[in-house]
Amino acid sequence: MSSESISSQFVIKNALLASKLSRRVGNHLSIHGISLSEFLVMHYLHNSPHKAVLRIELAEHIGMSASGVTRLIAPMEKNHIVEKVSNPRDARQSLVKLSKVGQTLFDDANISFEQITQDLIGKISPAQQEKLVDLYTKLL
Amino acid sequence: MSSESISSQFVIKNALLASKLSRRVGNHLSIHGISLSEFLVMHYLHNSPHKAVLRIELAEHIGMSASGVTRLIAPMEKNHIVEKVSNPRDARQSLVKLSKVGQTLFDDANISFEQITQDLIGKISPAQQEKLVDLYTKLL
DNA sequence: GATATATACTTGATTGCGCAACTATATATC
DNA sequence: GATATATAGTTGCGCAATCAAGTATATATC
Repeated sequence: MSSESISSQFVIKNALLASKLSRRVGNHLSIHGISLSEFLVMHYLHNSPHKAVLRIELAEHIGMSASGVTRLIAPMEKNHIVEKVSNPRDARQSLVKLSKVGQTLFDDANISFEQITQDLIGKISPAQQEKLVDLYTKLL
Repeated sequence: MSSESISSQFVIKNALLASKLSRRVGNHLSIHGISLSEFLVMHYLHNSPHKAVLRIELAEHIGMSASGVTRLIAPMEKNHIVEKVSNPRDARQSLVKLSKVGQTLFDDANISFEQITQDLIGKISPAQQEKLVDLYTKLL
């Protein structure tokens, strides 16, 4: 066991934890018929003040490429979870918006999400969680 | 912006940070011709006391499925980065071991890895990093 | 006002990885 | 010692996401 920098350990364990958490959370969300990525989209749209968001902005905020967002959104649109909104001022843009159906679905899924995340990280105190979130924000 | 539990925020930001970090780190490792997953394999083998490790154990520790490991290891074996070692006591097992070539490759890659991780998370103090690693260990 | 560059998004091809099913071997039970 | 169950690993199939290239529109420069 050779000596290893703390930053290396941090990155490795962070990756490991994220893969574990996303797998677990994904399993639970599948009950609602959605993936974690889809949930993240809904979550971002839900918390976004204007409710209609550029695909590129969405991509950036959920950590995906633009093309990934295109393919992720397509079936959600088909299932009327999100709606396409166009911007008359700029024909290149096609904004994404949570539909009524999508809002309801999100509200349901979010209950599961809060439960499972609580189960998964309940071992550490809310105060510590708070600190971690602050540090994450610094690093993002 | 509705109220949201701290555990939800934690899981979301954790996922986001991990995807950002792994993308950046992956880009840098590609200079050495390896992926982050391959680096994680080498890293685990390097730090493993017996140097020869069960594929299943490897899978668990790097957060992948057994089949994922099979497909990840195959080309590494072809490129003589790792070697297959069989266990005479149990014919089902085929252990994985870092080769001499692999060890050298790892040493090189690890220098880059430590640099890039330092760059990426240098914003937070080593003491805080230490704490985070401890918390991660609790959650894993 | 034509040309060049930048932006928003989509599409084709490819990759990485998981799940389920399978093979092979080992262990436990009767 | 035969049968059942568990474990280690591989393979077929499919999905999700990426990159690179393409389309369409907007903006900046001459």
